[in-house]
Amino acid sequence: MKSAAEQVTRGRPREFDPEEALSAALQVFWEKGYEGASLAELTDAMGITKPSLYACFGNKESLFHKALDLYERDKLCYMRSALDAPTARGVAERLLRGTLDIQTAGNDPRACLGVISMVACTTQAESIKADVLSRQASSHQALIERFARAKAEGDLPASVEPMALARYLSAVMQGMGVQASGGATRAQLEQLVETTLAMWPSA
Amino acid sequence: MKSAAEQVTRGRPREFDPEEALSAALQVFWEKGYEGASLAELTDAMGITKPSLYACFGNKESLFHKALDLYERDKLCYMRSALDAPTARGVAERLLRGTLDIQTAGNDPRACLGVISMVACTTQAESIKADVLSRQASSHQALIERFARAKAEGDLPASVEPMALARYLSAVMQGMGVQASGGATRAQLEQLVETTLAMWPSA
DNA sequence: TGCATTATATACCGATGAGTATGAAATCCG
DNA sequence: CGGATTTCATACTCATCGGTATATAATGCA
Repeated sequence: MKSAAEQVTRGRPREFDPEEALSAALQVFWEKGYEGASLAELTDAMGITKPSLYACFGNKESLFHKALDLYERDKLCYMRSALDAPTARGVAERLLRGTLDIQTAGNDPRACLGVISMVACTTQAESIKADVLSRQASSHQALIERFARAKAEGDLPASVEPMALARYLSAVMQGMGVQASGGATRAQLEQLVETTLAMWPSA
Repeated sequence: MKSAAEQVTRGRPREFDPEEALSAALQVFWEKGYEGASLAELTDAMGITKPSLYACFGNKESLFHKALDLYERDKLCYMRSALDAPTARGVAERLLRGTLDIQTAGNDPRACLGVISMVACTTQAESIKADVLSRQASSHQALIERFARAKAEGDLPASVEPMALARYLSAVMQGMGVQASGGATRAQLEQLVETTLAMWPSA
């Protein structure tokens, strides 16, 4: 039995792997942002022509949404596992270190794709921003609930507001992305992680 | 005696105020970013035509640098005054609240222009990024020195590294900008400021 | 071997990007 | 008034943007 992805096709077979092409597109979007990535750059990196891109992925916006799916699947999986840490501090540490790893994965550090999209998208790209926001809203909610649980378990001081703490931690991670975009070294970002953890509230 | 700005001119007098036009351009750059702001939008907001813009401000890049000058002069003056606060915590508080005020000044919150430029500029705009980076390098250095003094004065724990603390505080402010770009309300950003201050190390 | 179908490659579309050439209008100096 | 000079308004250039029309090549099916 063939997988759904390899179902029998009737016409000329496609000469590229959509997964690979999408991964290449993701790299371009990540490096240049949604509006900063041109179709010429995208098709060049993907190794396909514009008609192939449109036939396979729709249009530029639809391609970006699919790339964002891939990004979450490949890069942001640490998010879910971070919530399994036994303590709130452990959650924060896993999130910070996971963010650090993602941002320093390539040749030169760069912000999370979500941060780039949120800050950089201006004009017509309002739906892009909305997509990013809705995606991060759910994980943000999960983080709030995790901190609420930690508070109930006596793992966080009673004075701490879970929502505020989640927002604060997100801000540090986003700021780390900004600094990565600004050319900060991995060592400097590590220092930022350590400083943040040093200030983490203890029960 | 006429000021240098109103020196006797020999040809047809200019029909707009360069300061006002630059201020209008700054608003556009702030809202759209350097690459996101088109000359059509700029000239429209400035109330002048393209040839007037080029005659008075050079080109788009030079206009941006001048707008950045104005931005620092008008908006970032709180930076210097923040360093005069008696304690390191007071410095942090003034910086955080000053950042908050700037980001929530307009109709809807938005990040600091520097953050936007740093994250969003991709292609040819490398010199824009370099300009922003060099500007913030000096103020960052001043912040480090202020924290070093605070440490020497026993105002900060001996375990704190001034450079790390400065980087951390910058990250929180930058993260605040990202959240502002993402549609956070002023109340939410205030909460972020309070949370950060609550975690500030005490001597 | 045709035929329907699907993907490819090339060339193209209108819109918009930054930047400019050109001629008219408004001032100062003589 | 008559240049000299500077600004203004319109129209333009060329490159690139996202997106597409068209024709050809490669497959499965009959």
